[in-house]
Amino acid sequence: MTRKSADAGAGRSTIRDVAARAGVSASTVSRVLGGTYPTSDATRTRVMRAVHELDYIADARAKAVAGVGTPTLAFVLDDITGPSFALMAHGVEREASRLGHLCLVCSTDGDARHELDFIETMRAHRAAAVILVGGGADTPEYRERMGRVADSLASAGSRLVLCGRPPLAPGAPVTVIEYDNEGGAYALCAHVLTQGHRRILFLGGSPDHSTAQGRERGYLAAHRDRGMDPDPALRLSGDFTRDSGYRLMRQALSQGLEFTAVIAATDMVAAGALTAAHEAGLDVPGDVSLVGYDDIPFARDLHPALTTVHVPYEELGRLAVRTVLARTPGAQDEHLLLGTHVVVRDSVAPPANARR
Amino acid sequence: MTRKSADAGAGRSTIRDVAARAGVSASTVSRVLGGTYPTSDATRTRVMRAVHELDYIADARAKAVAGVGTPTLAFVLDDITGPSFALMAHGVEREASRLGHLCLVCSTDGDARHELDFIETMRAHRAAAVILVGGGADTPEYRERMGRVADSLASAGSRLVLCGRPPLAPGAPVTVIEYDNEGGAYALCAHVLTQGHRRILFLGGSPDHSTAQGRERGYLAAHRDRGMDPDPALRLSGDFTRDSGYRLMRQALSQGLEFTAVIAATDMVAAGALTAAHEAGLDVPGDVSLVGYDDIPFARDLHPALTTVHVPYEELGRLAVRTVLARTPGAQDEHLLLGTHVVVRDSVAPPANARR
DNA sequence: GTGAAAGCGCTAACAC
DNA sequence: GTGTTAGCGCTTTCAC
Repeated sequence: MTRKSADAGAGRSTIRDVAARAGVSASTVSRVLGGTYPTSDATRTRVMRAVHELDYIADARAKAVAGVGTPTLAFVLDDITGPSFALMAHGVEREASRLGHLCLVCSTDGDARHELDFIETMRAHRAAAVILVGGGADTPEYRERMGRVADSLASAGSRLVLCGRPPLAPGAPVTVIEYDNEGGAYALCAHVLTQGHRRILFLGGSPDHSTAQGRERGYLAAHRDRGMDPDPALRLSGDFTRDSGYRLMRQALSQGLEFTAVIAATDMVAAGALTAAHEAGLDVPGDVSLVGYDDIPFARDLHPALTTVHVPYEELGRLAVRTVLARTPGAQDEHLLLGTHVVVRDSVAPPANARR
Repeated sequence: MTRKSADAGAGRSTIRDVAARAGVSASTVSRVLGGTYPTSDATRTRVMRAVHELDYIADARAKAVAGVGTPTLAFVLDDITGPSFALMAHGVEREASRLGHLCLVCSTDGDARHELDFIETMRAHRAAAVILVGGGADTPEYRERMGRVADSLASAGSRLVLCGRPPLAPGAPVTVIEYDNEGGAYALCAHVLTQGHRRILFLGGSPDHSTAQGRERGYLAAHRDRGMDPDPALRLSGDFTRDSGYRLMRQALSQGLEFTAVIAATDMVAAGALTAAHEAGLDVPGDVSLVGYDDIPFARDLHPALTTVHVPYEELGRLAVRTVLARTPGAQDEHLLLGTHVVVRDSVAPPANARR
């Protein structure tokens, strides 16, 4: 019973083990398993029996090297824990799976270095595409580095996809699936202004984060198009977490900042801000109006239900995958821009002075 | 200039292309890239120049076949969109990355067939471990199938990990990292009972879902240990979404079910239930008390802030990875059980009649 | 139909 | 130090 190769149950067996046990050659095993070549019923039966007895399954990595691997797709995000990231990730994963691709993930916690390393690893794995999910830093150096990464990926037959992030320099080999970040913020802010508010606090994210910037631009533009110039003291920055919203709102309140409405950069931020307002004894929207951004499922359950802007996050993820996988190598660079819309609920009212 | 192999920028280049360009053999390239063997400065320089010019990076799949690949870890979950799933996923991903492993994901949307297929694919990829994240079906057939999968994985040198899911049959080769699901529900229900409530509505999940079952068992046990037998009409089942909570609560209210408190199987369910209660003009906790389960970040921002049970989800994910990767092949089967605790906030008060 | 042999891209043991 | 050769596990010509 002393054999070189493994018996059932003892370690991974190879195609040669199966061949030996079935009394055929490795090529024959490959053929019956592949199912693309004709094989006699008798051998097929014997081979399959050996396969089952050994619980054999072909090594996917070896198949990949031989040129018949399962295609793989990678996606990178800041932190899967954020509801909007999770929605996009879900869209990506579902669509990739539907199209027969495996999904590799990496969360970076905002560390650009880590992000770059991962992309390089994905290039080594010959991933069909690398999808950057959600906004990111938007400094010139960052864009430039990403441009190089995109080239590098492209020349290896892969492709960089920006999902929910603005394009790089024109001509860079990237596929971008964005939503109208600024437009949504513009409409949202316009809605608040229309109610009569004039001093609107903006609870933003990190100053060099593309999403934060886009939303702030919308806030600014909505004011300027109405001939207003919002007080810079009214723009606070933090990050996109619930805790940031809570902290910023408390700070604004304790500093005695004057405002009648607040625009939070995300629904999570709005949630924290709302709690801070409640704790300060403020009624929303009676004493202060509040809006968010993202329309996460929870937004309806805040009290008052949050007015916010809806972003088709899951669709964004799906589209990113579908677009890049449908791409014909030499094709034009894709750039899709999905629309957003504000969903009005109960967290905005005219300012108190206007009601008196 | 007509050469068989690719020049810079044209498709993926191999180690042989680099070797040719540097005027050395492939092994030498391998050696300077590996950095484990001594090489002369001159050749190293030339090789590295060729590597950069070609933007070469070694094929990770080929390395894997040759036995020096990056280890990979797979995780499977129902739907990354659920906050508790996302937390566990984050823990898994962070720890895997810290330990130098790549992460493959798959979401199943509760489809057992899809789950099984994916696990098989992971076996083919020689994943170091396959982590099932979050609860799942808990029928005898399912357990049996999973037992077979666990054996199959084990004999291939991989390992099945259950993270936030109860063990299979004793002796099955699985690593399980659970939390005290039932204990948490018991404590939570005890807390509500202690306030004087006697008719407590339970908004559960799918009847054969392990998590739903555990929580319901806790609810039941807390009653029985006090000599009570809760009215079966008070136990509703749905799923773990916000919408389910909303729907179930509306239904309970419109049916005229009598209860003074509600235990929602998850915080998401509680959020939906809370909104339904508000819409029905009920004050929480004045008219009805409400508690959740999971302690997701949002729980604090509901109004009233939600009393719930805290589960160390992220730690659960981290531990699952750490435990399985630290495992010595012949070792005892691990089974960790993490504690939970109820966090009291503002959503529970004594029943109205007790206050009168 | 089936086996032998070559090849995928890489690493490592063995020469010189 | 560096080239040659064999080998990882698989697929796919090319013969017979």
